[in-house]
Amino acid sequence: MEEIVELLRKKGLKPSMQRVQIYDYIKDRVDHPSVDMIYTDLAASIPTLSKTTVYNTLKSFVSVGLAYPIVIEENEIRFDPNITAHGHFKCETCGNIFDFSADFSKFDAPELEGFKIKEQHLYLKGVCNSCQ
Amino acid sequence: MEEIVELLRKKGLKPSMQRVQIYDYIKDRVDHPSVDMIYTDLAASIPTLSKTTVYNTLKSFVSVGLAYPIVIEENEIRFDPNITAHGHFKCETCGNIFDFSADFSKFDAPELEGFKIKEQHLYLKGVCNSCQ
DNA sequence: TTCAACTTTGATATCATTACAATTTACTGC
DNA sequence: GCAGTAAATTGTAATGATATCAAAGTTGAA
Repeated sequence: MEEIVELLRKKGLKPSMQRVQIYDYIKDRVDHPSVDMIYTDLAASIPTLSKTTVYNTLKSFVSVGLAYPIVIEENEIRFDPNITAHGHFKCETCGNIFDFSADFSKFDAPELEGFKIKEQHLYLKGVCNSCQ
Repeated sequence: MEEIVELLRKKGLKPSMQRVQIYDYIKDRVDHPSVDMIYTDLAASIPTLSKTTVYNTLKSFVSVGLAYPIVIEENEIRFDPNITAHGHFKCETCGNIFDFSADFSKFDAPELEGFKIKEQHLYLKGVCNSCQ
């Protein structure tokens, strides 16, 4: 817990109780939780928690590089504590989102000569191994 | 126009006036229009056009493979008449979406062994050439 | 011409996200 | 310790894209 406080401070974020709890919640998740999942799960231990706080907090995490927003389905943003470049696979059957390694350096498209790239997203959809 | 009627028929869609007009509108666009853009532009020539029709039509185009939905910003789906695999670059400054070629075969991640891949999406964000 | 199936329409509902103002919390210098 | 100030949290209400649904319109085959 103390580590998280330090990490937030280092990133320039005041380590409020809510922020520490939210980061602790997402940090070792591999299922890329949505705002709603985070809110619902944490509201049990933080009764006064507001959904707006979850939105604000995630937004600040993203802006300082503590989380990565991923948009796969049209109607929901999910968050990923893994900042390194990688791809996502969404299973249409079970709904789970899987990470996989991806080397983005292979995408030096000639059409993008001179473009400044800030974010790279790669995602696939289909059916996962155990759902077939 | 007659070609579009034939194309829709071949895909199993009844070639209604609205569908023909909407396909004609999107087919040589390179700016990946949203439902709202399509609706606004076509409402001038089809006064009775309903936004629901645009939604329905695009959905059926996607299901028969006449268009591809792309989700880059959280709050809007854009449509692409280009069905072949390629990547998208969204400029944060001017908002334009650029196509670029991409070879998805280079992404044989070992973590996805046995997964069935149906859709592949690659998108980048940043600043385009002319906005720097 | 008639009928059934399909399509279009528009009013309404839904749901994630944002805006905003009020309250609460936490750090600074005294 | 103790205000004072800036930042964070909260809840309610607004926004806006998309979905729902039933009624009205259209089409094509018998």
